[in-house]
Amino acid sequence: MRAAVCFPHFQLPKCQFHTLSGSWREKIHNISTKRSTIYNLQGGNGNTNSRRWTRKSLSTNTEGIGKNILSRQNNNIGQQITDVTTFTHTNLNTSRVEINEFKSIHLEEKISENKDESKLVTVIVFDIETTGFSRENERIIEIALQDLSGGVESTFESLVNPDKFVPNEHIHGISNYMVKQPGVPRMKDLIPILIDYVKSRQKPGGKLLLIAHNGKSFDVPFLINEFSRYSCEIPSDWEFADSMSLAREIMKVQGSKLSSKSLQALKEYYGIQITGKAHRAMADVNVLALVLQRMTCDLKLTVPGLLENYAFRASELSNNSKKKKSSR
DNA sequence: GGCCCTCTTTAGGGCCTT
Repeated sequence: MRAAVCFPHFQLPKCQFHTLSGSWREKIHNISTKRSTIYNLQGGNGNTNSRRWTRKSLSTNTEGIGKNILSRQNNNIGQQITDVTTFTHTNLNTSRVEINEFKSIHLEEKISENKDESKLVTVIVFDIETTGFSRENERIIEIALQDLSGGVESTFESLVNPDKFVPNEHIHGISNYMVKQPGVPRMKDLIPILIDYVKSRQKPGGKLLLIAHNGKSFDVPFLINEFSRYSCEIPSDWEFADSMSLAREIMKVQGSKLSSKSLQALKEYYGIQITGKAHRAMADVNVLALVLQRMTCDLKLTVPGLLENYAFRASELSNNSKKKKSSR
């Protein structure tokens, strides 16, 4: 049984305006001055204990992308304002005054609740590149994250030394030479840095929502395996969502116009033009960030709605996996 | 491997991720 996307109609336009588009607007505001955080190990001769972590901030030329987002965003906000107006008029024209007064109060409360909740949610889009599909036998060789709130150091990316041969350079362009460079960390060194980075983006008392495309089947289980390989666990307050679930909803809502739920198909469907090699982690993250914006707008989906209807925790996947293994 | 769909649920096949 699929979890239905259920949003009371009266919540949709205003909540979206106050939550998601607010987030995107902030991103747009900051994107032209976006700085990336790239981690590297410095110094030492192969002994990680003698080396130290440094953070390099890089200015990113995203002016064109920013303009692109801004243009689309203005259209979306305009549509949302129209929707709100339509809703309001519809209700004012009914004769059941008492019910409308109740709805009005309820609506304001809901908007306020959603606005407050959204402000406390850090939405991070992420992607990994690996040496292959098997989480048991393959390894992560690149990871990238982007906090959709924007701001300084809103992105994080790093190559990862997998300590094994990289057989699929033709897919992502990441070679053995690249991951074997002295400054490229191994996963066991990167995990605490990654946890610290995500924590640094979390608002006081706020929630974390990490989103990846096909994340439920691929990225999150892969991360779980990599963490457990070094006796670490995904922090229990990390919540995840799989953007492919939204793509399925888009396919159902909008019929055959979206022919596939792949990231590439979504990119083409929304006419997103970003230069950069596909299947590099940050390039895919940039695409997903924009695709996610469009999908949530199309589905009139708020951040609280994302959390309520699509979020899952790593422990749920771990438990499911254990149950299935034990039942075999 | 997980999810979804269907010619289904006591199953099988296709899609998506690198």
